[in-house]
Amino acid sequence: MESPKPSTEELILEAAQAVFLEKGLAGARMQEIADRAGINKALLHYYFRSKEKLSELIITRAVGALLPRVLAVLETDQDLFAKIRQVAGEYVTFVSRNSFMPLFIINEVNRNPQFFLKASVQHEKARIDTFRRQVEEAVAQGRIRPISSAQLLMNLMSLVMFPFLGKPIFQMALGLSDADFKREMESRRTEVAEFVIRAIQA
Amino acid sequence: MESPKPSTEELILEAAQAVFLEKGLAGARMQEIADRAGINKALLHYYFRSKEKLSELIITRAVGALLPRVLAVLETDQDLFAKIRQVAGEYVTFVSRNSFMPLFIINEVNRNPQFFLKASVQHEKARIDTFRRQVEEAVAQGRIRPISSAQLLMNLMSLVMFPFLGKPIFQMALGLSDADFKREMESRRTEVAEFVIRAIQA
DNA sequence: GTCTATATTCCGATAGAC
DNA sequence: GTCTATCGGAATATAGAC
Repeated sequence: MESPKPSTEELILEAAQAVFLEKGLAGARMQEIADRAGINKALLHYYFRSKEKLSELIITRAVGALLPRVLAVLETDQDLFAKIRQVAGEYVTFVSRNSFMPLFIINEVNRNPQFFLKASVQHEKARIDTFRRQVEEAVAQGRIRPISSAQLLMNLMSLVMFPFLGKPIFQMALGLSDADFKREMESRRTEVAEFVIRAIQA
Repeated sequence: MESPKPSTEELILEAAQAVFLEKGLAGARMQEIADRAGINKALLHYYFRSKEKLSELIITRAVGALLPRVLAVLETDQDLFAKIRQVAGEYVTFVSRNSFMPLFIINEVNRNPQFFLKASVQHEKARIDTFRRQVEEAVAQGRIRPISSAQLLMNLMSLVMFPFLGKPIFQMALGLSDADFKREMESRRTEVAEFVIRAIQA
């Protein structure tokens, strides 16, 4: 056993994350968070003064959980193609267990863009630049076809992230059950990388 | 001149669309819609009984404006590569003038997926199937590399749609001003198609 | 059709007992 | 720390005059 009975604070944070991610910031209700945590509203405000403060915590947690996971791979000293293969795998694995997170983050980032200009995220820029230089080098050496590093990065991120955001659309459009969709995502874990590599290899 | 003075109803719908798309369903305020339409709340309820009913209208309008635009290309009798080239162009052009729409639709579709199972969208499935058969034929004839039509469709849609959703992230990560970003999107209008085509051509 | 004024509901936040 | 009860404001919705 490894359940050292979660503290009330942890219960709240877990409940808050679930509700904020499902309903969005504006749609989330303090009452529902309290209910899911098994406490009442008053206690919620005792721990975290306001909905505003609580939501800031959750946003920071969510961004901190998702972005570094995708970006960490970018600055390792691996071969370019190996990196591309690993990013897809990492991301798909993580999102399969946190299905609401991509949409939540995309929303918050769009509604409050300057939140990104500071703090932890700025630090990630170094990792990105490492990757971009690697791409530009490969292009200069003729190892891959000419492509701007910005465009390649956008392509890779798009292929990895979007299918989870558009899940209901794709399920409808392609006639996929939940199980079918899961299978398609599984196969994307490798197919995305191969798709990108074929597009860029000289 | 071609401004036959918009009716109050049109003014409301236009204002409602703007507010809902910017703030999201839960975040939108009837007061703000009334203000932007140049009327008051009471009149809003006179035309559309409730926020609920008004929002349903806006959702239907938005979905009807965006999805057919992307899908229309899929069932023409064009060459496969030509279709791919055209989808990217169509979409980028439209979204440039309706920048909040993709995020809004993605949100609504995720919060209320069964909204899609009925009505107009079901009809689009024929177009999609036309495209899928065309892909499968090309694979069978060895004209393109083996790829499932589902994966190819996801890839194309992802590359076309996601950069607009992730705009703030990309601007931060790549150090792009608004003008820079616009330029990158312009060049994607052709680059996305070439990227996809290189990835699949035999 | 359009307005002002008001009712009603909902929700975040606080007071105060235990 | 945790609860019950309640306040105060905000947002949706309606009443009723013009």
